[in-house]
Amino acid sequence: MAPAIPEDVNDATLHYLDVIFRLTQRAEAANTTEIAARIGVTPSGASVMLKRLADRGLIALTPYRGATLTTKGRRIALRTIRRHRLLEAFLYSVMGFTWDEVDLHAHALETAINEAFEDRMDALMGHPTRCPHGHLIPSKDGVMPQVADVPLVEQKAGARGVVRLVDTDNSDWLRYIGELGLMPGAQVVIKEIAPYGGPITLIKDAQAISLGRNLAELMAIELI
Amino acid sequence: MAPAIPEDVNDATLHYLDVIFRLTQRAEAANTTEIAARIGVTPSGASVMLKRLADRGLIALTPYRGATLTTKGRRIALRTIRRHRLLEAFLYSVMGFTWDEVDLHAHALETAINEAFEDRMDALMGHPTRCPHGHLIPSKDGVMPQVADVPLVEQKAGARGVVRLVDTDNSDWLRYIGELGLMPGAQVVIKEIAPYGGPITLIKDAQAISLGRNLAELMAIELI
DNA sequence: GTATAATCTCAAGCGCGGTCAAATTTTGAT
DNA sequence: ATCAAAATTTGACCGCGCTTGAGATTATAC
Repeated sequence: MAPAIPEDVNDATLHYLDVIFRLTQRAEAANTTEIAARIGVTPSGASVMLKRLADRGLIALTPYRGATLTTKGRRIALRTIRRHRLLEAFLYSVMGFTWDEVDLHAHALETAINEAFEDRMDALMGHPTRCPHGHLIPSKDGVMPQVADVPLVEQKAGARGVVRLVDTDNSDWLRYIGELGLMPGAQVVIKEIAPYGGPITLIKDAQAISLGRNLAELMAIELI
Repeated sequence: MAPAIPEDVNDATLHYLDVIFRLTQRAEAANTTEIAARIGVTPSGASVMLKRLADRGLIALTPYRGATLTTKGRRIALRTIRRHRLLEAFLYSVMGFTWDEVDLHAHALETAINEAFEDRMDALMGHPTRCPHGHLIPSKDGVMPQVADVPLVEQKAGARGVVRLVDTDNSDWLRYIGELGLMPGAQVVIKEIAPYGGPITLIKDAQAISLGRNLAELMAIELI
């Protein structure tokens, strides 16, 4: 069984680890200014906090270079992410919130719930593997499910697939994408991908949908 | 519409106001030591905090005499109590927790949810007026529903009624009372009330149930 | 009415997570 | 290679909610 999050890990720590996890998904290391911006504090404040996290062995910190999660920190971050995404799924499917609302509520709740609550949500929903946006929900022992998602913008015209992921928490974008009917589960065919950062045209239910590059880059599909 | 809880009221403040509200339900004023015990801090710490609450106009504080809620403090306390009890009802009826578990979870969540979450729970359950233990849920503008509950131990043998309230958060007691089938909604007839603090004997489903005075004193019924 | 016990407040200090301003290191343009 | 700009860290400080220990106040016993 997965070790529980130690009780002595407080809200702020979880928040920092969560942000660092997300930032290190694409980049090498998470830089101080970016972390500070996401948390909503000054870079100086973040710098001090990062040092504390490093002292506690939760992150590896190279001064002036950025931070990476240690195994310990990663385990805790994954648990927080699991809770966040389970909460999003719960808020959406059980409580009826819309997919552009769930991130905010989940963020407020993720440090307030305990393991029993987490397990109860998980069981109530039949152990879901994705949140409403399509993000993967790690298992209790920190393993991500295997999937066949591919970035929408890297496909070729004529490709056919199912929307699986819309990788943003921006409410406005989510609402717009929802209005277009491009939520996870939607079947689409790629009609055209304009060059030089141009829009992507999709066919859904015999309707053509034109999507700007910035939004299209958020999406991943599963080819069929 | 009821004014929302000002955002600048933090967790600790809500906790103190909640405790003071409960303590002033039966007694005149809430004394420092009792408050400190319920919060889980030293009396000195509570004393300092009470002074701060008084400075903020949330409680009326007479040194060495105790604290009472002001109108402002009462409004905030009632909102917290509403959230706590709505959460208990939600955790019980929607999430399937047992009635001895809900208090703990509700306490952890009550300062994490916002008004939208509160409203959503309320709507999902069809605007309940009681938590699983039978405590009344105040309306958004701080009004308690009117009910006809009477204390069980003040009735006479032969009285017939429905259990409406079990006034405790003690898990062990709640589990025991649940095993006896005396949860709110149970129909009972009072067979005998032994004098001098003796047990109360109830008839439920043609079965006699003997209940110690201390537990019986927690219960209220509605006569039929 | 006074001694003593119980209760409460005050003063000093602490850990946490912040702020701002100044010093330092890294980066990138020329 | 130099130098200005950007990023980062450091140092001094703050507010909050707590602790401990001491002193002040109130209640109780006799």
